[in-house]
Amino acid sequence: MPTKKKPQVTAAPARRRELLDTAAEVFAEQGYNATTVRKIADHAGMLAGSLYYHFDSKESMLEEILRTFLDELWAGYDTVLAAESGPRETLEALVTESFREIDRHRAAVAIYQKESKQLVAQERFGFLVESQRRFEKAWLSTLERGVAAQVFRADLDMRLTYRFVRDTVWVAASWYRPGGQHSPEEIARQYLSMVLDGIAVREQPQ
Amino acid sequence: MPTKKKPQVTAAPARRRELLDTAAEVFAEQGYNATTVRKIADHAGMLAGSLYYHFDSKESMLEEILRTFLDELWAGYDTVLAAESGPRETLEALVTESFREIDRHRAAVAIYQKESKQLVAQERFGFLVESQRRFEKAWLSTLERGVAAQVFRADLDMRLTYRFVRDTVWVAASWYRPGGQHSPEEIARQYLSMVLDGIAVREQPQ
Amino acid sequence: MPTKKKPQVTAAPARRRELLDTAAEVFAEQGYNATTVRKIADHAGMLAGSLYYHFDSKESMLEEILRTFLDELWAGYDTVLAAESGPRETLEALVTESFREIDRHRAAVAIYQKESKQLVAQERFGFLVESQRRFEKAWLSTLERGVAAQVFRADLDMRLTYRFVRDTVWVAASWYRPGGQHSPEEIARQYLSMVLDGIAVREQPQ
Amino acid sequence: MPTKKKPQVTAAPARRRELLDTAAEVFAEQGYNATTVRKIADHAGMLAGSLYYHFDSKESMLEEILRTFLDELWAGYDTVLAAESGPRETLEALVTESFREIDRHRAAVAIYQKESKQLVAQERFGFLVESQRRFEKAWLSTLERGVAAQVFRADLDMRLTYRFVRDTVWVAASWYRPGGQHSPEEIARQYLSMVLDGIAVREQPQ
DNA sequence: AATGAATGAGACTTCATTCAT
DNA sequence: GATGAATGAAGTCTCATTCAT
Repeated sequence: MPTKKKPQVTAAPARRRELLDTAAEVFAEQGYNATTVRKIADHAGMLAGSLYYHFDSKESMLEEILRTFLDELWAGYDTVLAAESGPRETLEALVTESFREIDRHRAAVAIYQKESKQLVAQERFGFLVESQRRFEKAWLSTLERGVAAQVFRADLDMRLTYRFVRDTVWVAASWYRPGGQHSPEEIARQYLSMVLDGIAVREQPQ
Repeated sequence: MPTKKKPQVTAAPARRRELLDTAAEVFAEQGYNATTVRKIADHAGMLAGSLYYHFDSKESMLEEILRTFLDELWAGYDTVLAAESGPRETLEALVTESFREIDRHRAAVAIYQKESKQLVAQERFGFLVESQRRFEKAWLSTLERGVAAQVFRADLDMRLTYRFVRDTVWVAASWYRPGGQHSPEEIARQYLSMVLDGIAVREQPQ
Repeated sequence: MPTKKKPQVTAAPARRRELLDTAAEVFAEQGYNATTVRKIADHAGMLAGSLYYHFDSKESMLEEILRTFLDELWAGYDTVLAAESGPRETLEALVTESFREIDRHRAAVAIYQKESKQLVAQERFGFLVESQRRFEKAWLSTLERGVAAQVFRADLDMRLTYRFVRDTVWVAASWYRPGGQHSPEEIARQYLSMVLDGIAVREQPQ
Repeated sequence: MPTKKKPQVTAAPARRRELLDTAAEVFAEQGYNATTVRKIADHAGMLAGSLYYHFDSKESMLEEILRTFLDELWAGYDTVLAAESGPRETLEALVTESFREIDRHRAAVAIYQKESKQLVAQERFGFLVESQRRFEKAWLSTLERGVAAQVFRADLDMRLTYRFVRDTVWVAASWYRPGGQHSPEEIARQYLSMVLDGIAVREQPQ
């Protein structure tokens, strides 16, 4: 007598994942609001109503997409932070990890970038606020450690620098295409080179 | 002769401007799709239908907001480019001008950032494509002149650098609040310092 | 020979009965329209689609519930009427029998009360009209016999009296709970006492 | 700058009332759940979406119908109760007032009868519970006063009597048609005669 | 210039029902 | 006997837009 009401959480994770990937792609391409469930269903080869066998609502699809992404992101970040390397190495590892996540979850990252500002107002998406707090703390403390250790410049406004680095990395999701000519690691290397050393030619010592 | 059906272009340009500013604010805050004409009207203290005395459609409001912004942006950029300064000075002037535009047209910039990707597909917004092309040319050629003149590093992927600089600047519109503690010029100076020289401490030559 | 497509009528009548009882309970509680087959299936510990192995449709469940109830009701009424007792005894027997049916088929009675007005318009539920006709005839003729025999008052509008008695009895299904403190027979006795003698105290003849 | 958002409460009460009357008629005839907003709109000669200019939702229409009815009902009952007549006169006045309300708000009463059991579970319809409590108190205390004053029989279960009287009166809304051959007052008189004195012929004193 | 009322298209969602397994 | 997945019709509601006043 297993009065199961919602197959949403337990059953057939494979189909769910497929559908969520499809939905994420469409959300990223057209924007969440402009995406109709009919479009998602079309891409999945089914009728709009059929999606509701798998999900409670359009919004719950969005939520699951973002949660899944953030869970993976934090698994990666936590590994980096647990290593307790020096500030420069930590920064490099965070940037590299970020580009890897963009590579793996491009759609989710793009959605996050575009929609999170609106979503945080809703209780259901409170987990975004939580994540943002942890995110800021991880980056800001790394930068601060770097200033203290005299590997990062002390003459810059720390919050400005934080936003600079943060945006620089994540905005890449808007143009990045997986399978392009640069691997995530390669892009990370170039970004780091710019962020750390600047784009101006250094006056040669001597 | 003056019996026009559509007073949209002629009558009371001051009121139009007010309404467009209101609309831009709401578009920026809530997203174009999520903004109903009712919300705009609420903010303007009138009923939704009344807006149609002033504008043809919600879309035409969006178009006018973006056109006005781009017109001003290009007036500024063209002045900078016409000066034909050296590449580093040009870069600095472009960045500074950009932050000034963000200061003056924060809402329009935010809308542009968020919506342009979708809009360019529509013929009506073809002017965005045109602007993007000019934009890319202005920045890329400045960077290339800098590499040729050996003031910018030659070991970086030029397109990656372009995107880096472009995003670095414009993404600021998402968090910038006019009247904050930093003036646009001050923000520009710090950004330029990071972009040009990096955030890492330079090893002192001997 | 026994290769039937629709086992609906033959197979496992016990299970059918169980499921119909479950369905009747839910229909009575939530209303026919507001009851989804999913809810019925939940209560029965199965999935919605599985019900269609046992029944053709939600409507056919409703039909069978009502038919079963009316069949039993008429078996009881016919026994009473066949006894050809005096009008007062017949009235008492009909009321008592009615409360017994409410006791046994509370859910079906509640459904009947609430939905029959809508259902009679459908051909499939024509049997309800037929039953109502017989019902009215049985009660009305008993009342008329009582008036003729001078055991019921002659100064009342007969149809009004009919509705009064009818409603008085059947509306009880909306609040009656089997297993309560009063047996059906006890409730019948009190109702009859009120209906026959009124609730006012009689002035004692001298 | 009156940023009015909901014309629902203030403007044009006449049209609202018309539409609510139409809706009540359809709800009463077909049941709330089975009534589509399209049907209401059809009856009102407009499109389904247009109803939403006047009302927030189908449910809010139902709420307003029931509230309006109960407000009027209580205005009448309160007048009766304030008179502080003897129990028999009070009972007669309550019954008469009830039939007058049925005459004036037939549709609302029918809706109330059919739907209230489901509705009370929703917070929005909490006022129904409140009304039921007052209702029961008014009737029950009248009956109890009557028993104490020896004008009503003492040998009956008081709650059973309450339900009997209550249902007897209100169920009439299911068959009552205004403009029929009996006025509300005439129906009340006959009902009272049955309820108070019963339908059986009294044995003549002497 | 603005209001009040309505239109009509389209959105999200529900649900009875089907059917291969 | 039952499940899991899907269909397709219909329902409630939203919203840009129109227009007489």
